[in-house]
Parts: sequence; C-alpha cells; structure tokens
Amino acid sequence: MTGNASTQRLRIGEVARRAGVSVQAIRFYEKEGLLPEPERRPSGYRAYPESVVRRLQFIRRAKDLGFSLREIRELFGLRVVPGCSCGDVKGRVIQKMAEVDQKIAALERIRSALQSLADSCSGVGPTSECPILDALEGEEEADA
Amino acid sequence: MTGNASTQRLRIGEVARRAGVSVQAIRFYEKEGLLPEPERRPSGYRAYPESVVRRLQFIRRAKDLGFSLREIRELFGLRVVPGCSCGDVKGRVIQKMAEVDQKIAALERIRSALQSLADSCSGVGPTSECPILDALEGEEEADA
DNA sequence: CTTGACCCTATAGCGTACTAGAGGGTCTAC
DNA sequence: GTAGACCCTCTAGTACGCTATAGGGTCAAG
Repeated sequence: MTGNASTQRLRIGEVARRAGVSVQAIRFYEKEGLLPEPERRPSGYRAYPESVVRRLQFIRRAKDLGFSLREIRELFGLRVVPGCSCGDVKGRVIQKMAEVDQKIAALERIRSALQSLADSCSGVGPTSECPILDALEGEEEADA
Repeated sequence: MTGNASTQRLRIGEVARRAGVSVQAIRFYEKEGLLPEPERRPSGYRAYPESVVRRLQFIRRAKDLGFSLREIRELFGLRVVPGCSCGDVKGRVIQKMAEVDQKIAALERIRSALQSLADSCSGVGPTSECPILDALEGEEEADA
C-alpha cells in the first residue's frame, strides 16, 4: 500500500523524468518562485511529494500556451489569494488570447508586406537592380 | 548645388536623428558588421556620408519584417557578392514568409487552445474549483 | 576660456529561460 | 570499499538587440 505517504518522496531526478523537464529547470523554477521550496533530506537532497509533478505539467502547458514564467507565477498566486475567483483566471486567459490575436495580426501584416516584396521581383537579374533591396532602402513612402 | 559632397559628412548624432535609431544602435550595427566603418575626422569622430541613412532605414524595415540582424547582414552580403542574383534575395523573402506562416499557424493553435480553456469556465466560483487551472494541471490526456 | 552639447572607447547589464561547468558530497550495490 | 549514478551550490554562458555607465576628449558659441 501507499499508506505512509510521507515516506514516498521523490528525488529531483525522478520528478524531472516524470514531468518531462530538466533537473536544472526545476531548480530554476524554485529559485523563481514557481515551485515551493521542498523538504530536504538530512543529506540536503530535495524530497518532493508526487504533486509537484502536476505542478510542473501545469507550468509546461501554460508555457506552451504563451504564458511567461512571470505570468504563470501570477496564475499560481490567483489560486492562493482567498478573494480570487475563477473569473480572475479566465480574465488572464482572455487577455492572453487578445495578445495572441495581436501577434497574429502583426504577423499577417508582415506576411503581406513580404508577399508584396516577393511579387515585385521577377527573380532574375543582378542584385544591384533588385527591386526588393531597393524597396527596403527606399524613402519613407507612407508612414501611417 | 551640393557640389562638394565629401565635405558634407554627418556626425553620428545627426545620422541617428535622421534614421530614427539611437546613437548606440548605430555603433552596435557597425560592430556587428551591418554598417561599414566610416571615415573619421582627426578628432576620431565618425564622419558619415548621407547614404548611411538609407542603409539604416533598410535595417529598420527588414527588422520590422522579422529579419534578424544576422539575416540582414546576409542580405547586404547578397548585394555585394558578384555571382548573386535577385533570385537569391527573393529566396530569402520567400523563406521568411514561410517562417512567418509557421509562426501564425502555431499562434492559431495556441489561440484555439486558449479559447477552449476560456469556454470551459463560467467565470464564477472560487479558484479552487477552476476548470482552467484543473485543465492545465491535468494528466497527459492526448500526447500526440 | 568656459559652458554645454556632442563625440570617443570599453565594459557591464537587461530580460527570457534556461544550459553547462566546476568542485564537491551522497547513496546503493556489488 | 569503491564505482557509478545521483545530488548539492555557485558561477558563467547562451542568444538577441540593444541600453546604460564610467571616464574621458572635441567643438562651437558667447
């Protein structure tokens, strides 16, 4: 049985393996306040409860969704602060979505500018007469 | 007329003002090989021809289009290497467009994941029962 | 001849999210 | 009792594109 849970502590390497992150990353997260400081064995080894694995998975997923470590730390904060509601968390997600939308829009503007550049150039001829290079060098045409 | 052009050299501050970049950035670009080393006055002051302003504008625009300084340096290289054609330049632009497309696609995946998270949460209730936080913490559901 | 704006070099620091290495201790099995 | 895998701390380094600072020299006007 898994009766006495307090004896079932994991070492950092095992946690890293299970969560799919590096040992150094775990120590880094601890230093940055994303992970609570774990108990230590007499030897100084970190001794983690299994729950830390889920927390690391949380970090990984939020990171994949574009949250910075700072933002993830704030998400953890929301869980702890008593007055905070689910709406606060949802707000962060909505806000992040707006940021993502803005990034997408910016990239689409860039994409179409690149497309125009590519279209302006037949691809033949010397670089000294390249319409792309000329366009990049050109005067301020329309600054708005 | 602007007859004797060689006397019309600009100091770095004036170049910075005209090109809309900082003085330090100009020195940085020089160090990184994006700008040729300019003439110097006896005092050691850099003395730029006006053309450097256009080159800085090129850098600014290419940067805005997502080219890194390294890539911009390579673009300048293309112009100088004799065997290079306009097609080489166009190729860079096409490749950059593909990169932008990939970034857009990645952000759209993120966007829809965020949307799902937001949809899963009514926004009311304590953070301790937040479906968003639970989802981020959840087990590996589908790893593919 | 001094004031203030400008210029010079060189080095350090920022933010992000770690990785890599040095130099050392611990644990477990054989 | 020793090998090898693991753990510890601390510092430095990575990439990117600069910014900031220290400690000086130059230039033009008044």
